[in-house]
Amino acid sequence: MSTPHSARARARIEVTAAIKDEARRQLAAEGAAKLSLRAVARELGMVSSAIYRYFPSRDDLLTALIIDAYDAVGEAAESAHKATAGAGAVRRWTAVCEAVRAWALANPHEYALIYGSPVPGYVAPDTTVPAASRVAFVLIGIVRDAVKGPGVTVPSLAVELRPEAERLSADIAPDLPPPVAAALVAAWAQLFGLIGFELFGQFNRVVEDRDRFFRHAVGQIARGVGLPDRTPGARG
Amino acid sequence: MSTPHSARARARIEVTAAIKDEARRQLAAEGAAKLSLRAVARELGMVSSAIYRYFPSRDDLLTALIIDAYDAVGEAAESAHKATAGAGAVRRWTAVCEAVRAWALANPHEYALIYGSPVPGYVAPDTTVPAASRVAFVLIGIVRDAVKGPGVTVPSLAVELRPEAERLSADIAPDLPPPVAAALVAAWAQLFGLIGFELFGQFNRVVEDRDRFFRHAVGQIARGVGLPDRTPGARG
DNA sequence: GTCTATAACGAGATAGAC
DNA sequence: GTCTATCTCGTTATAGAC
Repeated sequence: MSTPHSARARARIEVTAAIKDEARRQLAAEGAAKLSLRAVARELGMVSSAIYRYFPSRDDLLTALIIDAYDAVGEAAESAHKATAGAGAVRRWTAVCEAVRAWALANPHEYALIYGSPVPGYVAPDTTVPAASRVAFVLIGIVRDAVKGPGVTVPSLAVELRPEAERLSADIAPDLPPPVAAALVAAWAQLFGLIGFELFGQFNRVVEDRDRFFRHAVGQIARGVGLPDRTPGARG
Repeated sequence: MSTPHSARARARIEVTAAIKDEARRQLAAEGAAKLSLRAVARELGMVSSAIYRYFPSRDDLLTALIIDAYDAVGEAAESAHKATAGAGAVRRWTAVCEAVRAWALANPHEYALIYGSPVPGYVAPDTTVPAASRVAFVLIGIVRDAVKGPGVTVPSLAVELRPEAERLSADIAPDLPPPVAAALVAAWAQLFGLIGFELFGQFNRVVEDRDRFFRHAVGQIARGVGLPDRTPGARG
C-alpha cells in the first residue's frame, strides 16, 4: 500500500489538472454559465459519471476554477510587491496594479469569472475568501509600510463616514488611520473599475494608449489614498 | 390607410414590449448567455418563428435589451443632472453618480448585461454606442460647466500621457483641458468600479454602510478630477 | 403587406435502459 | 461505460389568416 497509493495520488492530481484545463477552455469559449461537466468529460474522452470522482458537482468545479483564478492574480500581485521592495510607495502601488492588469489582459475569461457578472444560480462558498483577499492584502501592505514612514497625507473624511471608516480600519488593517483605510477600499474598487472597463470594451474608441493611461490613473488613485510620491531615503 | 396602420402599429409596439419584458425576466433568471428565443416565445404563448417578425435574430433581441438598459441608466443620470442645475459641481457629480448606482441596485441584471462580463459569442454593434455614451456625456457636462467657472484645479499630468490626454480632450470634450479630460475618463471608469464591486459581491463582509461609503468615494473621485467643492455664487 | 402557425434542418444536451 | 430515445436550441421555408 505504498507505491500504489502515491501512483494513484499522482494520477489523481494529473486528471484533476486536466479537468480544470479543459473547463478553462470551455470557460473561454462558452462562458461560465454554460460550463458543463458532461462536455468536459466528453472532451477528455471520459464518461460523465467519472468526473464526479474528482468534482462532486458542477459548482465545485466552478469553485475550484475561481480559487485558482484568485490565486493566480494574487500571486501576480505578490510577485510585483516583492520585486519592488524598497521602492517608493506610489511606485510599488503602480507596479502591483500593473501586474494585476497584465494578468487580467492575459486571462480575460478567468478575470471575468472572478470580477465580472455573477454566474446565475451559483453562490461562491466561503472557501474562496482567502484566495480572493490576496490582492487586497498586497495593497494594504503597501499602504501599511508607507504609513510607517513620512510623507503620507491622511485624506479628509466627512464626519458621517467616521463610524464606517473606523470599522473598516479595525476589520482589515488596524494599523491604518480610518480615513486611509476607507480611501484604500475605494481605491481597490476603482482599480478594478479601470481594468474592467478596458477588458470589457468600454474603452474601445475612447482610450488608445492604454498602458500609459492606466499607469497614470493608478498613480492618481495612489495619491488619493495619501501615498507619498517619494519616500525620503527610499530607492525609487 | 389610417386606422388599420395605427392599430397594427400599436399591436406591434405592445408585442415588442412583451417580448422584451419576458426576455428581461429570463435575463434575471438564467443570464444573458442562456437567453433563448424559443423560451421567450413559449412563455408568451406564441410560436418561436413568430418572434422573428419582431427581432430578426437572438442577437438583435440582445442588442435591443442592451440599448434599453443603457438608455435607462442614461435617463437616470440625466434626470439627476437636471434636478441639480445650479448646484456646485461636486454636489451635481455626486447626485449623478448616486442616480447611476441607484439604477444599478434596482436593475442588477441589466447592469450586468451592459457593464459586466461580455456575452460569449455576442459582439455589440455600433448602434449601441449613442445609448452607451449618455452617462459619460452627463459627467462631461458637469465638468464642462465647472471649468467655465472658478475653482477648478487642473490635475497634474505626466509628460508621457500628454499626447493621449490631448487626443482624449479633442475627441470627447474639446473645451476641457487635456489633464482634466484624462482624469475624467479615469473617474468615469472608477465610478463603475465602485458600483460593480458592490453589486457583484466584492464588498460583502467588507463595506457595510454602503450609501455613505459610495457618496464619500465619488466625492473623492470628483475632487481628483479637479472639481471645486463649492462654486462661489452657486446654490448648493 | 403583416402576422401567425406548421414543419423541418442540423446541432447539441440529457435521461435512462442496458 | 455505451446507446438510444427524447429533449433543447436558432433558424428557415412555406402556407394561410387578416
